[in-house]
Amino acid sequence: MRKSLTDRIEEYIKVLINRSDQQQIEIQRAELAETFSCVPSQVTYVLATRFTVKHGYITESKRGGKGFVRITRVTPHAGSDSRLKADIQELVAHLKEDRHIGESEARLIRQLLITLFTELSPEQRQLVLSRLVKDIGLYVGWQTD
Amino acid sequence: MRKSLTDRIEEYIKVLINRSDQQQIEIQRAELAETFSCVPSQVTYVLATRFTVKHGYITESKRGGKGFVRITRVTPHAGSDSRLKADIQELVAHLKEDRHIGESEARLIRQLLITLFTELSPEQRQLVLSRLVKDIGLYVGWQTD
DNA sequence: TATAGATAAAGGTCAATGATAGTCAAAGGA
DNA sequence: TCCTTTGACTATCATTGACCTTTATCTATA
Repeated sequence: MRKSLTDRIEEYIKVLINRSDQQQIEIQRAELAETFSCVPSQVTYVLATRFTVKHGYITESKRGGKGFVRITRVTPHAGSDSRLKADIQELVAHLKEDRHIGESEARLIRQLLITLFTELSPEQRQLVLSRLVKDIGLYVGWQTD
Repeated sequence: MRKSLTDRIEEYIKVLINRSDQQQIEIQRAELAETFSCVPSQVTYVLATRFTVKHGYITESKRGGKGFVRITRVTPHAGSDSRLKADIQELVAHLKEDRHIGESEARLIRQLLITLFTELSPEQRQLVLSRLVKDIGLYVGWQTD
């Protein structure tokens, strides 16, 4: 996919948040716009379309001297983990039935999926997924680059 | 039979998908139309008549600047597999909601899980799983021997 | 010294424009 | 008749810039 300016700014912000501890960064709107050689309102647009609560982010700001834009990634709320775990239980149960997978492999799969999706950070997860692409690709002939 | 424009565009798209690594391509509607010297809506027509879910394809698109049309071939599978796929769809949908995973990562995860559980042989699957144990173990400190 | 008003330094809003893709109905052709 | 082809019109997403609002700081004056 050809990346738009909006896409690139979005990525950039996410990298900054990933690097931060506290899942939070503060930027100067004008400065970020300068970095990407665009108008400041472009940044506002990116925030409005890619960093909403629905996307899992909260943005706050202050105008005037010493102003800033603060972007915080909110961690998924507690109850959600149990739903994912239930999904995984279900998936593995069906795997056992349909694909004749034994209990020990089933246990392993359960553990792997739970760890992958509920314990790893987004960055770690992406690293693991990209290696998984390579590994699986070996068998199904995907071209990885 | 004399090939219609629609036939030729269909063929062309299928060649592109065959060459692609992940059974998926992204095109610019206008550009493809240009290639075949026809109106853009002709491309829409081809997609609507030859690349439906029934034919084994999923199409997605985005309008506006840097827009695209994405065409994915989904491999058809026997009865019980559809239950696993439904499980995977559900799991990924919940992941998107709860863990704020974007569409592109979601697609990757779906593809990986489907391949891992419905396309690989038991032996291949076990090899991949053992690699996965190692990879994830790196991050969570599992002792692998 | 206290403070009101001026000025500077942020960020916000919104409408216009550009860049894509989608819809639909009419016309064409085998 | 049924499928294909075309094009005018529509919908959506991205980008820009003029104008607005808020906050901090400076300055003149009682």
